[in-house]
Amino acid sequence: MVENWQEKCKTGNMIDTSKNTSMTSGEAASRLTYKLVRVEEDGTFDPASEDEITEVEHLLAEPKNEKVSVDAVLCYNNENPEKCLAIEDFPGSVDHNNQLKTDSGVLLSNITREWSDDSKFEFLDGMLQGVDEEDLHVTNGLSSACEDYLLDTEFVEKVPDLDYGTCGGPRSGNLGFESRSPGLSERDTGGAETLELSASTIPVLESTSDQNVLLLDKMTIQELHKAFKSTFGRETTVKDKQWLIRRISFGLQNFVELENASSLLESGISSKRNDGDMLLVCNNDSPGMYSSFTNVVGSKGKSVDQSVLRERLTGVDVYKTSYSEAKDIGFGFLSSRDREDTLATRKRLRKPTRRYIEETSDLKSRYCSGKLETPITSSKDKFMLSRSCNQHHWKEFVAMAPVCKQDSVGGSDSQVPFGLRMQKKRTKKNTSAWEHDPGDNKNDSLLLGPSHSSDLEPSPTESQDEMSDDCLSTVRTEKGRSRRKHHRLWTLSEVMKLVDGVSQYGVGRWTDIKRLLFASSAYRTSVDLKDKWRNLLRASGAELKSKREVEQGRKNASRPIPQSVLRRVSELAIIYPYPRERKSKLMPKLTSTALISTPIQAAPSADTSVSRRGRIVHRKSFT
DNA sequence: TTTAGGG
DNA sequence: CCCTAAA
Repeated sequence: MVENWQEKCKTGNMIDTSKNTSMTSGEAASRLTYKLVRVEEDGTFDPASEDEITEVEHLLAEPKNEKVSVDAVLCYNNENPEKCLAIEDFPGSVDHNNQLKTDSGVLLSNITREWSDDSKFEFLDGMLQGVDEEDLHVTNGLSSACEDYLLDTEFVEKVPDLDYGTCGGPRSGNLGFESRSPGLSERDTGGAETLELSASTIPVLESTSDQNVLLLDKMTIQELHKAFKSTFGRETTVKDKQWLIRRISFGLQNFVELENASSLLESGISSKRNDGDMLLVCNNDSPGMYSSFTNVVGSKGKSVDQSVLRERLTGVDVYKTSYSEAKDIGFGFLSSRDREDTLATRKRLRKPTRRYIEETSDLKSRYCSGKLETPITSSKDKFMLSRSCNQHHWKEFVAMAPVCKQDSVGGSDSQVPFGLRMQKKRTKKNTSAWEHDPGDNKNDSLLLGPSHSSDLEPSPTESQDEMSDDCLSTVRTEKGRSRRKHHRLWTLSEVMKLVDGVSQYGVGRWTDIKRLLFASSAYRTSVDLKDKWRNLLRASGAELKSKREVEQGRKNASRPIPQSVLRRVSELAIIYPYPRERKSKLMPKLTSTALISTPIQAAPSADTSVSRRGRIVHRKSFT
């Protein structure tokens, strides 16, 4: 069914790509409404009844209201599916009957323009395409939200006609969900330059914060309430200790992600131990083309932790419009103030960071655009992964958005379209303004001006990570001149960006990558990127070499770069063989074939790549 | 200027 | 990271 659905989504979009751009975003917003629809077996949609709407609202409400929160443990087990479809009750004691009438259908919450029944696609269109290009972020948020519902209901429903493949093993069933964003396509790079990678799944073994749980375990209800409040910025009356613990724990780990609807599926995370959760990775697709969401389910054994990728920039606004009330754990959309609280709490409770501590400290100092710092917790991994989804939007935004920045730094108060400005600076010698590294972070902050920080701010991660420059250690040389030693350790987010960049532009086009993905970070020259990539390749290669090392590395916490990333790197390494690094690794001969057989072959820079490769190879053989 | 590579 | 050769 889902596949069906998905298909329709696709088609629907393709068919109705008619840009609805006649609407202003304001108009659009005012017309945004949540609609519930029932999805029939055949994939058609029926508007939901009042009751159902109420029910969904239940989903969004907190347990204390005796309403329903879905905290389902999802697991696939062919043997006895029924048992696997466990739904954890909340203290409020959930009435199962009341919970979801999903036996008969799927509840979907979606945004759509005036709902009209003349077309199923209307629904899809509204949901996936959004009301307007400018609302893309909204759109994506919806798709993820929808996905949640889909997934959820999918499981509750015992839809056997969906082929999950052989359930049980660490196999993954996919619920492909794609949303297209026509509005963004062919933007920044020009369609031809885009490389499309099939969505890949990256398993992430993430150790959950047992410590937190333990810690919380010892707390009294009152304390837990307190913690809850500081974590989520709201009171709770829930008495159930376990629930609180779970919530808080989870919140601590994912508070950043929390603003998105997540509770429907996340349940297991804190209660299960070290289940490897399969993260869906929305791989970079061609800029703005469509985000491909692949839900991977399954992991070691039966329990499944689902982590659904979510568009970061989305959720908040979307949901706030309709469900501002629903600020609660699951669908909690923490206001920035709330998040500050969260932050504070996290700082107290979070287990000592292994690395990237520097980040934390300087994030603080660079609290420029009112953004929040990135969490540097175990969840970071997950977070980062999800981040890649936003990459494009972010990038696009940065590159294209007609946002005006106030240039007080340059002395002129001129307002120049951001994108233009960047290019200008780049082309010109005026680089100093933004290349002028250290001192004026203000400049940096301005680059990601506050203008869009409020609602559009796609990925606070970057803005934060890149914004800070305290990582630089100032070295006093004997020469008397204090000079910076550009030793700034690479943020995971940066690494991710780099990887994304490479996946898009291929190896060797570091300037492009730098310009587009690292525009906000003055440091990190193209050379740096190159170097880093080299390192990454080495790392990934080393990892592939022996698994023991991997394990150890993880245990020793000496591997700052998550395997998932490394894995991606190695995948990319095959697609875009980097000149030299990869000779001793991987089957030397297969690489060439692999290249050919790779369906993903870089469309854009194929030529240059080849020639480059050729040159390199040539050289290599001679050296 | 940018990229590849060595240090 | 830095530096440099080559393009």
